[in-house]
Amino acid sequence: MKIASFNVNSINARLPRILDWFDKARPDVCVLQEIKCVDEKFPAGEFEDRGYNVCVHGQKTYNGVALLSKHPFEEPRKGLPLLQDGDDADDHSRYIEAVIMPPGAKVIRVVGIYAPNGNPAPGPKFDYKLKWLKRLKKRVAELLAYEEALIVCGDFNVIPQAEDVYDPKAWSSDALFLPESRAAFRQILNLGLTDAIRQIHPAKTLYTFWDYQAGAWEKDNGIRIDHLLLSPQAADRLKDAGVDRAERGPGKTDVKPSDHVPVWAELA
DNA sequence: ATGCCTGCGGTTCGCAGA
Repeated sequence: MKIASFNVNSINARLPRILDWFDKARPDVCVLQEIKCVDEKFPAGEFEDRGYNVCVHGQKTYNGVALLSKHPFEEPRKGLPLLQDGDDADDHSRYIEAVIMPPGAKVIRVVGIYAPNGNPAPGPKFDYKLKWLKRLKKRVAELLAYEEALIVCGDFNVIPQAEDVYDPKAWSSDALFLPESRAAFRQILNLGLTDAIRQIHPAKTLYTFWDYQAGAWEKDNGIRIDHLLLSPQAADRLKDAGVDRAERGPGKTDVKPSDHVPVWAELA
């Protein structure tokens, strides 16, 4: 079973390219981030025509996530729970979850996330990012208690290690690479998750994002911020994982690429 | 040091992204 994650930076601005990629990559399940549209504007029919069941947690202009699955799914959930009752409501669409039920094959729960960027740091946006990651940690801990196959994937907006950024010094004060962000990410990993990309490619430079500005793609000034994290039961099934780097380059049409590329994991 | 580029909403620019 192939599970992918792709921050598309607007589903509707990028649809022909995204569909081209789906026709090549043919993931069983894919979570999308930054769809930048409300549910009614999501081009569900294009994916249904390709055999996907569609679950959308949209938002006007910003954010928005979706989950596409060739197999039936159960227990869909939209939105990340608050830490405690009485906390301010979170109106950003950044979390989606479902249990994938492939007929005659093993079940897996898929969580798709779009973590807040957090810049500028320090500031309220950075506080929101750290609190959001804390909420994610709590949700993941709850799900891990089931001791079942689980994959938490998406745009974490965290550069885990210096080897995941072309110039660590240049990013040292950025919300994506600050020690607090990396610690929050590490705390989620330390619940017992395996980074699928790093498990398969331990020492490789593998970026998933290149800024549109300053020729970042041409200079390979990239960062690795899109991740696929596996519970022990899922990690035992891991066969392969990768980054579809070519999607950052020119496509068949003149539609511009996203600034992120798809990441994927193949499980038995 | 700052902006570079891109998408969106909605109007000819501001916000957000990372």
